[in-house]
Amino acid sequence: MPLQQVRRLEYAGPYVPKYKPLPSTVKLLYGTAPVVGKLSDDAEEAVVNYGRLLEAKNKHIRKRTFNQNFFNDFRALLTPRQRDQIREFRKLNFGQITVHLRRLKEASSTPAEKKKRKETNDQLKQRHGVCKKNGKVVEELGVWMVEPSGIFIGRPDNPRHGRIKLRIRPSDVVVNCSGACPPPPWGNWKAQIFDPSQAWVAKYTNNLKAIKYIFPGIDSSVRKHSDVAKFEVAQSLGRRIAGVRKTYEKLIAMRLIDNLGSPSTSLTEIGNEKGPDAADTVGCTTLRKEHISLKSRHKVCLDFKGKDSIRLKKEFEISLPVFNAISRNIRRKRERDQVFDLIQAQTVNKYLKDLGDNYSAKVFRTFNASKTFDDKLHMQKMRTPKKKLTIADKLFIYKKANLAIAKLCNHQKTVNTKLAMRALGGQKLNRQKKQDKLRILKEKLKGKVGIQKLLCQRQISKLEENIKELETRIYLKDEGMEYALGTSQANYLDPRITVAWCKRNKVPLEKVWSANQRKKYVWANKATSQFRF
DNA sequence: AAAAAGACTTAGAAAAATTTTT
DNA sequence: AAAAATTTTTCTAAGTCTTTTT
Repeated sequence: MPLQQVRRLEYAGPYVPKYKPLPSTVKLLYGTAPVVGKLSDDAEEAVVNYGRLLEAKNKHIRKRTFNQNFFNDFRALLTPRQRDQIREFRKLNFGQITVHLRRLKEASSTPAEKKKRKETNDQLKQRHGVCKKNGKVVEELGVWMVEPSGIFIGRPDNPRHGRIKLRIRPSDVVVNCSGACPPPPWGNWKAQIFDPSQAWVAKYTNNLKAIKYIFPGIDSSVRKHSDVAKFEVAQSLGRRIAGVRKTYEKLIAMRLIDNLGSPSTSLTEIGNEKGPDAADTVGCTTLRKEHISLKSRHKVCLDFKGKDSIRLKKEFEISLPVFNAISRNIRRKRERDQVFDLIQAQTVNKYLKDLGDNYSAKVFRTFNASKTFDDKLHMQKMRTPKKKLTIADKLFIYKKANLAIAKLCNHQKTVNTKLAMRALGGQKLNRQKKQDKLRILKEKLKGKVGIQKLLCQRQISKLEENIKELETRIYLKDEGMEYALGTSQANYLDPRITVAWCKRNKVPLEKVWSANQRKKYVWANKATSQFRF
């Protein structure tokens, strides 16, 4: 499916909102005194953003470095006289600001105001949230507005949290489209280019040096195209995996990736080098001695923080050559030394490129996840001798397989344990109640005939289906409440596996995919029930 | 050759929408 | 009808991998 060449691309540019200053009566105080002179817009906005966090009781405002970072950035936005006055963070008095914010929120939370806001946003989205290719194909974009100003929060342990993200102005934005693209009245674009070889339609760099892009939406032609390509490469790896494994015998890092990526265990990321202004997380090639402990000649334990500071602590089965390679590599090293000090992510990827077909380290994740999922769904027995499986029975099987992949890839989510345990208790109670009700219904059925009997039977099967659904939820909570199933669905599982499974089992797609997922994966609909990854 | 910049994918948290329970 | 629970969508940080610059 070749991608159509884009000769014309019409786009209105992103919506870049203008700052609305606070009323002159609302002031930041320092202690009990007003701040000397007027705060600049950036400084005022930073204070308002901090006030929002205060109002929301955001937990970060209690952290030292968060406040220190905020304060440093804030002082840089002040005039010399203000800087002279404002020397201690804890003397900043946000009282008037938070009261003002509370009033604003109250005023804007009436149904009428909400409706009005939604209407204006929808209008802006219609204008700024789409692009038109070659004069006819209209595609939705990922977002219609540049990111608002705010305070950088980031993942746990990010040393930059609390830093001020300044407002994006039209002059920060480069648009990538052909034809007229007038900037907003309060500024000019940094530039307008037209390069149809790039997918992005707009980009800007914020004051924290992060490059932000606006891309076509998840269901656009470009994104679909690269999704198809991704799974094709992963399938190709699957076809050649035996030969590939043979070839990389010499490269121990590759052995590690593959061993840890084997279907029975979890998957490690490659590990690019990072600067000191990021959290201390590692991947395969940046793993340190302190993260690894050899348990026996066939067992190793890893304990480290990966992407998003998510911890992985797990034992892996390894082969003797891998054991030997690792133990040789860590023998004379200090705890903080890298296990693979001689190679980087690029070294591994360069090597993989030579093996062919656009291979890179991440293909192993895609391949392993999809392959395991496909195998699991084919392993499951779809019928019991007694009776045919219902939709709910089948969905239970599907979700179980999905959970296994989430565990395999270590896709986590934080749970409020207290709340979750309470909900779980409730569900179990609920299940008991429904089972009791079912028993009573079944008793009643015995005395019934004709249409009454039919009605009662229908009630029973509906209740049974209901109980099975509950059971699925209970299982997912019991066995993995801290795992997120959506991440593998969105990134690693070839959608054709799901389409084929649904066709084989006569389960409607909307039972397993949300509206957005169905939109994203229309290209997979052509897969037959026979499809194997 | 190494470092930095650029482009694009992947990720969990939070917000919003929807469904279920009370 | 309200509240609670659950699911879906949105948001943007944090990765991967490629390209450009030094």
